Amino acid sequence: MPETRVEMARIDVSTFSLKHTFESAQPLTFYADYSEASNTITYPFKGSVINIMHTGGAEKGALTVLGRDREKAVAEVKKRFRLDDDLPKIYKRIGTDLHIKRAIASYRGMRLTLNDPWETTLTFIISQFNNVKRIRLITKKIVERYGATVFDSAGKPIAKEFPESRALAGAAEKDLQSLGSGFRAKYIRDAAEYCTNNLDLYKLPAAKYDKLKESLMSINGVGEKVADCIILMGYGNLKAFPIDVHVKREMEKLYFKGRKKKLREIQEFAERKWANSRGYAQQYLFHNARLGGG
DNA sequence: ACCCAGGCGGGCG
DNA sequence: CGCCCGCATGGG
Repeated sequence: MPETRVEMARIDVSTFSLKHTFESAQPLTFYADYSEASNTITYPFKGSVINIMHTGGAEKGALTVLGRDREKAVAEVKKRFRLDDDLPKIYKRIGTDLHIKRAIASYRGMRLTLNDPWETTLTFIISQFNNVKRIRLITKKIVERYGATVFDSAGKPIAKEFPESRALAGAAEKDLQSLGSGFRAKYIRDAAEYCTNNLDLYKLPAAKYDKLKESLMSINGVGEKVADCIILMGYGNLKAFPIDVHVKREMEKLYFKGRKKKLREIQEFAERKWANSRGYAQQYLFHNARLGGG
């Protein structure tokens, strides 16, 4: 066995909070391990494990990255945490009123993440009619049960990878159900089979919002909201504005005098207000509504 | 005990 | 079309 050692890299970051990002209920955060004490996140990556420690403050700080291959690890971290996003500039664009400015102030440095499309599809199928704690629980169980084992340089198993759709395509519904997925078991199995045999998620262009959404919604168990989550966090298209119960309530309260509004109206309002950066606005509204109590 | 959770598909009017 | 309902499960 070739000797593998762990390489280290350092990346300077500004306007970045690993804590807020981890707590913001995005695909990576459903199965990664995070330590608040050391401000460190650990997750499987291409047959190995990546470990990221964030030091310094939210304005200026640094990431210490441990991985098997220094360059690949750095590229992964930059891509995954969207480090090329100019967050102050995005804040200017979406900080159009006091409500959202307050959310930004509370969670400054929270990043959207860019996740694997299949990973995003599966986790957000699990998310429907569910809560974050249980999404984590179910996702971790599926990774543990169906993911390929990751070994360290001594040949010792240290983690499981996120399972590809192929690994789940043949899964029995009752096995998936026994992991706590409940009525979503059929959706998970159908989606895994469909994305393995009929729809190549890796060939869908991220920029074509309408076409992408139509393709994703052809998956059983994927509707408007889940499709928007996949477009936003699996393809990185900021035109997606997923409206879940929190965002709906929050926007009705903040922008519609507490009146019930249809999804269409909220959708159009967001598009007018935040244009092509609305995906970021959504993440701050969601996080603030979920944790900040509105 | 009751209510809710990052909704969806199916059925009905 | 739009609306309404049931849905598994665990935590508050």
